[in-house]
Amino acid sequence: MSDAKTPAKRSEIRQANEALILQAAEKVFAEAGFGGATMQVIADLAGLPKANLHYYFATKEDLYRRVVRNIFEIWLKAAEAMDVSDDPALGIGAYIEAKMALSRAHPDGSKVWGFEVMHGAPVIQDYLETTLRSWTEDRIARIEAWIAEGKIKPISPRHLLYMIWATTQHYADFGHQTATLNGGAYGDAEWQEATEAVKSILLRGIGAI
Amino acid sequence: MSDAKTPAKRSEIRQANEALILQAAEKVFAEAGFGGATMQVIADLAGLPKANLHYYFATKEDLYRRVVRNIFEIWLKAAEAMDVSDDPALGIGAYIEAKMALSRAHPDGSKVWGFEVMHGAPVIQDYLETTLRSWTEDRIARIEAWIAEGKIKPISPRHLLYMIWATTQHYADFGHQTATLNGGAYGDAEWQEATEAVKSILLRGIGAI
DNA sequence: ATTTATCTTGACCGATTGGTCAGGTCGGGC
DNA sequence: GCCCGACCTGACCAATCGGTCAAGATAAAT
Repeated sequence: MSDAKTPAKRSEIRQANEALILQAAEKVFAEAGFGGATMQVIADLAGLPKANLHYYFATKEDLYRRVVRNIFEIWLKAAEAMDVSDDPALGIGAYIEAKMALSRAHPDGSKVWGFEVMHGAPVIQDYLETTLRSWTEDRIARIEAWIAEGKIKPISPRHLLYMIWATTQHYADFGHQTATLNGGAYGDAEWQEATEAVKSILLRGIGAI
Repeated sequence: MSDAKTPAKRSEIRQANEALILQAAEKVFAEAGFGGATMQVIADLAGLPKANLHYYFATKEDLYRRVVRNIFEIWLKAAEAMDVSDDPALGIGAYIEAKMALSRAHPDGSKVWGFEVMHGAPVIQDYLETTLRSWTEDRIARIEAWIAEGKIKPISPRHLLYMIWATTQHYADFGHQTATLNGGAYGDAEWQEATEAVKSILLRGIGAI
């Protein structure tokens, strides 16, 4: 077995175990929410005794906090895709593609984010008010510039962003529903098809194509 | 006080109390999810002793089931708005308006639906496979007819529906996020603005305007 | 080899949970 | 006026939860 216990330098143990626990926690929190998740289930999934979880993460809330913040950072990094081009069709198109790829790669993370926000965002409220808010206003200004240049129609930049978030995250958060209506989980072709469909409607909707 | 105990005919007591409990349960389930909600909190919000809840609803799961099914029925009824016109701009526009109005009127219901689907839809899986599936296929056929008649562009009807669901429900499920970015909860004007923005982009996106 | 700090873990605890139940109250049919 | 079934509820229970702890194992520093 490739995952048999290797010698493991002391300094790597913490990093490896924290990653293992965070991965298990993300899945369990996504499936059951904060209240429905139990430390025991997370421990079992990680293959560690429960007491060991509390050695690395003091409380269930600390563990949850780390999971949510991890997701937020991945989220933000992908947002840079919008800056690849001065052409709105390319820039916004790249952002939609990046978000769709993230929904496929990290569906559990997207769900935990959903749980958190639905719950009133007790953990990441400060991030919403600072980081996300300034990011959003920057992009709104950028889109408004495109409108002023006549590159796209005079739509509402704010609600365009919300539509991109809503739509792309829908394929992660409501993946069970789309899979059921599809008769099975999405494959490569279906993800590609969904991405193109979303891009097509949104880009035409703002007059970028 | 208008909500003081009225004589209350025997037959109405059950109906009134069930409604009271369901209303409280919807809010608590929306705020905490199934696992995070407690019967005690629901009872307190309903102003009834906990044991009384178990008189009307045998288990927490039964109560949750009723809440989810109530939402699903409201959901389906509003879906008829799409049939108001043979003109795609009017039909789809009316559907978007109806869904946005529902997001505003029943944000808690929308959240409980979100929790349920994210959780793998254990309670309404059969509804997804039967009722929602056939409804979806009917609308896809209708949209395909519009495409065949040249009334709209040849977009993917299925993903258009997903985009409508995702976007409209986003304003309920992620209402805390949009409110935070907005600097406060949405008022009449802001809901109107959001509805118009969504309609504008989606209808132009499919070539209906 | 001994020390030291990190890591591991079974056993345990107080608190909370969903659910039960016996013993009430109360309204309406007779 | 009496009685039956619907309605109400405080007290209680077994199960499970997050979290603790003390004792042991292990790897690096001396």
